[in-house]
Amino acid sequence: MLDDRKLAVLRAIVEDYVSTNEPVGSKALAERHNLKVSPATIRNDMAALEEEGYITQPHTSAGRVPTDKGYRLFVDRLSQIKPLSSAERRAIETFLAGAVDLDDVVTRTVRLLAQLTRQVAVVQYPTLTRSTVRHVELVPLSDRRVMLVLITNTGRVEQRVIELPEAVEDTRIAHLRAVLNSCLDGCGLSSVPELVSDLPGRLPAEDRPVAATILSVLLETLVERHDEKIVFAGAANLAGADFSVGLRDVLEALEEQVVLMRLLGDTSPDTPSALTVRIGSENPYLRGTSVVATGYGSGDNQLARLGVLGPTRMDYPVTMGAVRAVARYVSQILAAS
Amino acid sequence: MLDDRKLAVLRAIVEDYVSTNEPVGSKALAERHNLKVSPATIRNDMAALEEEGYITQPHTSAGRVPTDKGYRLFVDRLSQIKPLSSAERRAIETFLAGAVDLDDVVTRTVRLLAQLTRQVAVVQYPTLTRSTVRHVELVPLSDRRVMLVLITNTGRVEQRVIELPEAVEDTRIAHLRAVLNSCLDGCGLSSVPELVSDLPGRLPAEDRPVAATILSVLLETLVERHDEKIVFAGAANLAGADFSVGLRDVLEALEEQVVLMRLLGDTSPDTPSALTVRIGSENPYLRGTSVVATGYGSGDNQLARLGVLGPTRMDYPVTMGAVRAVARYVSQILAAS
DNA sequence: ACTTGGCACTCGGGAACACAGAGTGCTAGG
DNA sequence: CCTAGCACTCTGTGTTCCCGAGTGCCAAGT
Repeated sequence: MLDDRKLAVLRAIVEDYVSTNEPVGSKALAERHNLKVSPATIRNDMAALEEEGYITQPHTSAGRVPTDKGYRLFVDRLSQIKPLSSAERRAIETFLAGAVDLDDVVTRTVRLLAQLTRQVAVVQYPTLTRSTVRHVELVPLSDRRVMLVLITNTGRVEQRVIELPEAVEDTRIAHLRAVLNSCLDGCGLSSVPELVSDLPGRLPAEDRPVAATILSVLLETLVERHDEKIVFAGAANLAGADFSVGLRDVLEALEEQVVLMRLLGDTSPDTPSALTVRIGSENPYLRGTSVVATGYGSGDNQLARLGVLGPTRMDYPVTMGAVRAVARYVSQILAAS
Repeated sequence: MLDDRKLAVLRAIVEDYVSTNEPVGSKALAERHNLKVSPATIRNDMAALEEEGYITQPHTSAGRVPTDKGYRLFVDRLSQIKPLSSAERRAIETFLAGAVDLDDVVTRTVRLLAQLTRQVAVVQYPTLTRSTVRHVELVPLSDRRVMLVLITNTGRVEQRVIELPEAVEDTRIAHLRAVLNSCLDGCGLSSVPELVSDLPGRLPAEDRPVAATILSVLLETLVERHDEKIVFAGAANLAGADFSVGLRDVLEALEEQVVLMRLLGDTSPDTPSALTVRIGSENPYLRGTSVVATGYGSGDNQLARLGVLGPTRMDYPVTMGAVRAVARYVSQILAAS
């Protein structure tokens, strides 16, 4: 059905269209790529490709433009992920290495990715549920208020002010802290609920109301923060590009955590570091845009996802290369800290 | 020079232009506002206003449009800040009251403000230098690494992983923590550097290298975080509006902390809660936009600034009302926590 | 001295139109 | 199966034309 030359034509169309942003005609194709055949032949192939739904013409007598299906074929079979230049690699490395804490890592990553791809970059904060508890801290603020600080192995810190049902001395708080830590240290967050359920029994009766209050807040914190935080950068790169969907819609989506999360998609458990590419209408929440995403995290413990969002007409090989490279470097950085 | 009627004409022009987004002509003015004079008279006044530079016409034979100078006069003398409806007030209150921590307060505030004004909202995180230390925590991660956690009275938490020059037992870390806390608790952050300078003298000699490492990181944290964090929301509201400057420039500015900071401007020390309005060219960093900002914070202790950014053609009375109201509510919330 | 009606003038923007250019589909011949 | 040629179909652009909104100015009115 689709012989090698037709595929070559499709590849040429995608490449030309991506770089020029104009429908590409048979004559231009014959010139720019040495396909060794005449425009007329190419026209025949184009007709076939259009028949199959890989390309389309905006209007009669204009060049052809790839369809979503065309891009899909291109990504799956016609292109190779383009590795970054060594200069870019070095730049990434030094830029990410300068990060001082988790917030900083995420911020730098998202900016880096935006700048590298000239698209909108999206980075999800490392997931709480797959982290482990490193430390629980109770800081007395007054005799009836304490601040709960939860530190995870990824360097993430959660904090919450707790109003106590009764005045409590600092020493009792200190004791509670010791108990909590001995109980929770190193545990996966998802296992916390069951671990604390039998905790009150190990405390003197007088401490139980206070402990209950604190524990309920602790659990609440874990559950609430389960909807992860997501940041983006590079919105300015949207200014030039045109989407089939309005610019306003894209900007709105970017500010909706939930939509962003869905756009990034899920990491498939068996191949966590695989690149996900969603093209145009394949993308249920924001048609007219493409998303290139991947999981990142240290080793086989995938923590979260990152990726970029751009117009369907994007340079997939380069974008995929950048996303993959950044994901690797940030994983590396996270593993080291 | 400018009698009452001319001012009334200017006010009418601003109001009409803001609501219709079209140059306003003498006839329309005479009809819509009951100025009790004929279009011809209004034309004369308009000519005078144009002579003085308050209005201008996009091209010969179109209506008039306010200039930056015209908006300035309008804001200063012709308009009154419009208070929010009680429904809006309630909405603000309940929305902000649901915040669980400082991050949440800031996030909710910026979204609220964006939605309320239909502009881009910008909120600066409370300034570190004016906060006080609530607690310093050292969490051993391994025998050569500790995590430093700094908690301020505004609920802000700073964290940093520290590599130690030598292996250190947990008990020594605990001792260090106790010393640090006894020394720093309740101090203003700006006074920390001098307080810690004589600290090593109070420690056994063997602890000094470790202490020095930790202290240098602590100081570094304080200094680095001195450039404050800023967030924005409501970029989608830019989609409709048109600026004299390109949309791309605005989006780029929004992602540049430094520019944002400058846009928000400084709080004048004597009237911290005063509204700052910068109109168009008055605004040095992003001409073609207007910024309405104010300080916020509990009581006379101004912490930071918030505001909105929009096209010069904005509804100043309403915007100013919203900014002022939100600043008050968030100050209240912060004072309570 | 200010206001008002009248009038000529100026432009921007939309409609109608023609036209060049790019690109196509088709057919006949190599 | 490829190629050359040809007629056809569009879009985008430039031109022209005209309408209407709005102005500036002047002379008359209060």
